[in-house]
Amino acid sequence: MLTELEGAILAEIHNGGYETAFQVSRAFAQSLSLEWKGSAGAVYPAVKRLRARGFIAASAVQDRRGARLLRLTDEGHAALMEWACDVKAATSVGIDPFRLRAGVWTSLDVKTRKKLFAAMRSEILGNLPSFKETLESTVALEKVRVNLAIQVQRTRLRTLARWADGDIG
Amino acid sequence: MLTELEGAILAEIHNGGYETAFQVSRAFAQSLSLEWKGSAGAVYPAVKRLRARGFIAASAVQDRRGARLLRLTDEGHAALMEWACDVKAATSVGIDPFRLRAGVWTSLDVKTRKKLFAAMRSEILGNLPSFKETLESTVALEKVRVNLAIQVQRTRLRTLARWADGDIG
DNA sequence: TTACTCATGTAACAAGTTACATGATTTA
DNA sequence: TAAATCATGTAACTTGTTACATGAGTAA
Repeated sequence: MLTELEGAILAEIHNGGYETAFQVSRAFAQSLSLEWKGSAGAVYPAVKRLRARGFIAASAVQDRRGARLLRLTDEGHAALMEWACDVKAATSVGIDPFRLRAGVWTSLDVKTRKKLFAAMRSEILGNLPSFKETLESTVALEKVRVNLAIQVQRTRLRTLARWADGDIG
Repeated sequence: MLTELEGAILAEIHNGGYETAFQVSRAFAQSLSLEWKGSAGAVYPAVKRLRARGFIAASAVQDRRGARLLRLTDEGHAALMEWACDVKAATSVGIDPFRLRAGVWTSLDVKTRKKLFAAMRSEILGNLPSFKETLESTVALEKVRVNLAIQVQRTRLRTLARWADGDIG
């Protein structure tokens, strides 16, 4: 079994080919579609675990910086596929901060609620362009994820529009 | 600042009125739309933290079980509202296991991919009825969340349908 | 040479997980 | 009375966070 972060790390290496742990970490930090901070304190230990389990092999690069290029072993590839194709995990609802908060919004008075919905609408609309930019300058794996993230945001906009006049529900 | 679990706990108490920590924990464990396990090892320490910060007050019940009914203080109510109306937090994309895995599916061969998509479709269709049941037997807060969860699943079904013939993207 | 980026990693901390301990109350 | 449920909580563990330390290479 892999954690979500471990799966994402294997996916990143699988996708990017030879990468250093640093590059994996940076990819997470820069991704708009991932909620991970890509903190060194998470990525390096996770990479270490994955190496210990034989899922990642590392080859030293020819400089004195001590950089190590990572690649998937056959076992690592198999583990990635098992993780990615886990039907129950893939279809579980996940942790959605919008959904988690939405229930509370029912107890807001109409004026406050309308103001909040307008603010969220602006925020989403303001961020969509950067998602679309990413779409043009990235590879297949991330492109699919960004497209899904855009879909999520559009669905939220529609939900907010539906709630704007009248009751939530 | 509240963690997502702390926010969810305050929301549950706000919604359910007087509840014990045990009931809060069970509500999480039973919820279809939450990813929390509602484990005692998370809920009890979180309740303790929230009491220490003055967000929750507890009143002992008249039995020897030591049950304590929880309710929000004014500060707790304010903290809940601040958490629920945090625009940036509410509109962030969250951790979606479907999206996280979707990128990897691009590298699957067509046959495997089709089989996987069919399996996910069945899984989602199989679970939707229990979501709809919950919808009829629950209160406003959870109802809104379940509705959003259903929406997520329907969007996934449409995405899978779109991907079924031809390329992902 | 100064500052930034690349690169690895650890330390202290936060907050979740499972599994267990303890005991009261209710129900079969 | 035996089993299930209600109720609180802790202990060991996992895995994330921020912040820091260290040093090599690169560009102003």
